Amino acid sequence: MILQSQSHVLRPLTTAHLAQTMTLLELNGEQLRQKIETELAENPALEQIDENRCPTCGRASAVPGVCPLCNHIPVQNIDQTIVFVSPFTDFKPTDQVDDDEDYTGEDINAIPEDLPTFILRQIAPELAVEDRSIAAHILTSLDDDGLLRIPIIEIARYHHCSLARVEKVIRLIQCAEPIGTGSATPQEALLIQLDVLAENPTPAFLRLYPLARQAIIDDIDLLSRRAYNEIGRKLGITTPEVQRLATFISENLNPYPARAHWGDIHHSSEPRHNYITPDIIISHLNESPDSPIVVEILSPYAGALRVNPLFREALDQAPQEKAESWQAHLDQASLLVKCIQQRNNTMVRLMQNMVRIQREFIIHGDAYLKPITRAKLAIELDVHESTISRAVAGKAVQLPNRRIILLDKFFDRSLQIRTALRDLIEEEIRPLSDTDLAKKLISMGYPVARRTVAKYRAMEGILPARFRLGGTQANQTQSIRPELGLRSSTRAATTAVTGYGKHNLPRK
DNA sequence: CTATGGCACGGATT
DNA sequence: AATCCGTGCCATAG
Repeated sequence: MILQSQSHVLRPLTTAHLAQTMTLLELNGEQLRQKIETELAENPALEQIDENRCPTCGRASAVPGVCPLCNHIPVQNIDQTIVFVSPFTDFKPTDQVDDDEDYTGEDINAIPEDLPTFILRQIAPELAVEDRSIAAHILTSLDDDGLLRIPIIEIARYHHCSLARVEKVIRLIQCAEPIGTGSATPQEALLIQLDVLAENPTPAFLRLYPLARQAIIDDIDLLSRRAYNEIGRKLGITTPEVQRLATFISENLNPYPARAHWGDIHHSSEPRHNYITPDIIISHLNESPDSPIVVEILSPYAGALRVNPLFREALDQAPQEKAESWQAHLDQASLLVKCIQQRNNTMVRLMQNMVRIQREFIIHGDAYLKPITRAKLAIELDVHESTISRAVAGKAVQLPNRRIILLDKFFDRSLQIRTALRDLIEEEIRPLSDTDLAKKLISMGYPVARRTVAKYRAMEGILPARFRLGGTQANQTQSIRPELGLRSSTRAATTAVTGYGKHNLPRK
């Protein structure tokens, strides 16, 4: 980011300064944007300079030397990593608000209430004005999972309109991010998502598509119980193929659209929304896996921020009675600029280290996450640990594989073991008991107690051994067990509909 | 008797 | 100081 250096007018460090720095660090992109917006509106001393979009590189690929403008970006190249704060952002300026009063960029922490607005904004262009109230009605009737549990006909009756019209609106909503919202059942949501994926098919996908579709329509309950053998029989494919199918489904589809993540979920700390905008984007240069990693820290406002030089000059000729308040404005503005600068600096340093430490994780996935604590990182960065906490809190990162995760996840102590556990169970021939699993994990170098394995299993949404149907030779077991599976669902109600919607363990 | 989930305690983390 | 997390012990289901 390009910030005018105003240090010569800056007052010495004050508690106000420290307080503001910390507060800013805590804010995520959306919140910071609001903050800056109000600040800009209220403080005449603060000025936003418009920067043109980089003509050649757009933004993320703004690597030094590629285009002249990008030379301004503070870029640090730490071996294979490039970290920078992007002056170009995808945040839309708010002037294109085409909608009712209610959008001013809400606090992103206001969780489910945020979803309706989010979707409304997406569909607004295609939505007929007279259908708005219907859309609003639907969106506010969604449950926590993003499903529409009330009968459509009720909505139609309420608005005195045809069912078809309501359905049309619903279809619009379903196609908006997060896809599938507004479906009546998880099953329907899955189908919608599948069909949306079908618009952009890969060869592998085409192969799976008909099977996945049929499996979801006919055997949703079997899927949820992971009764792979039975599904295999009905679909006429082998059990391993069903496994692959199930993996595909759980990685790409989400039965509860409003709940978090695509891809692997299984994470008690993130049953949150996924429609948050990332604050940081990590990608490979040119999308090619061999290139250096580019870490882009998004600035939530276009261009750069600085203290208005005209305002500064004007201060000299300020009328007596105004002088004081003008000076206050000036101070406030330069303080803000300075603090934002500091925030960016911290974020850059943080991400540099993060990427250095977790490179394997970023590239290769969950299994490679190194357990690291905020405290350790704080020592390396030579900052107070609370600084790390603040910087990490509530921010989201987009990984090269397009998945959006919370920055918190980088500090997950057990993720590595959990994925090891998942793999173990994935490959098991016959269901292994928790004790067996614990032994295996220990021999692999993960010291865990049996009790802990059980907890991890639960977190991953994996059924207890006796309800798992192992590989092929478990067939006999399976034929005796179908109802057991059912009964288990009452007891182990923790298992989500498709087994991968995640649940918080009852914790106290 | 064995496998698992619940509760609760203590140490680590934030 | 407040929370989170791994574990041990115990009750219960199979």
